[in-house]
Amino acid sequence: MNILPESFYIRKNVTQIARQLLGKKLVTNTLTQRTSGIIVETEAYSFRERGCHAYDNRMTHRNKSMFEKGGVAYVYLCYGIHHLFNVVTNQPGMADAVLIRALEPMEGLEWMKERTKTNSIKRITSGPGKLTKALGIDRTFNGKDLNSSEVWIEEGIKLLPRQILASERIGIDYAGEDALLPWRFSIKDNIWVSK
DNA sequence: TAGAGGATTGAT
DNA sequence: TCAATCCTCTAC
Repeated sequence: MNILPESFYIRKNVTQIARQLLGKKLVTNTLTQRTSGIIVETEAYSFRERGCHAYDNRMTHRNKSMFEKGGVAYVYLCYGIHHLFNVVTNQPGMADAVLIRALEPMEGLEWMKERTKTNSIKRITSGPGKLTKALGIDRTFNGKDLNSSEVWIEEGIKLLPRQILASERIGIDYAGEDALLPWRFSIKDNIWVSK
């Protein structure tokens, strides 16, 4: 086990961090049960662009953990149904974050099935709202340090640059031309990437 | 304090 | 294509 240090998160280039998170392993450890998966899809968000909740340094009750130091979680409820998990990056006051959009399941498959009430692991973590449910992530994780006993990210698999795909982010039409930024990153040909 | 809408998902 | 579902944010 090799947990990513705080210095990995406290950097300015959020798209570089989003790329480098591909292949890393996200782990949750709740109720003494461990579940984990390899990150296969991410999206970068920055206070400098319109797709971000913290655009133009707008701080609200919901997004204030984005303004904390890199290396904590930003979790919020989307559409009243799904929890979305982000990794906060950059220095305090610089509200950047990386949304984790899909995982390839590794440990705790039985627990994932129980949490999501399904019998098949097919596509069980291939979407931002689904992976949080499978890993037991909810808003109590908001603001948590990514080096706590309940959630962390560790080294996973090595990737070659040509295995990484960049494309437009999903579901942010309201962001105008910022919606066209190629800030979504995924592992090429990985079946766990969201549809 | 009311009203609109969302970084999604799964069923039709 | 559409509903589920509820919290957040904005405007009044």
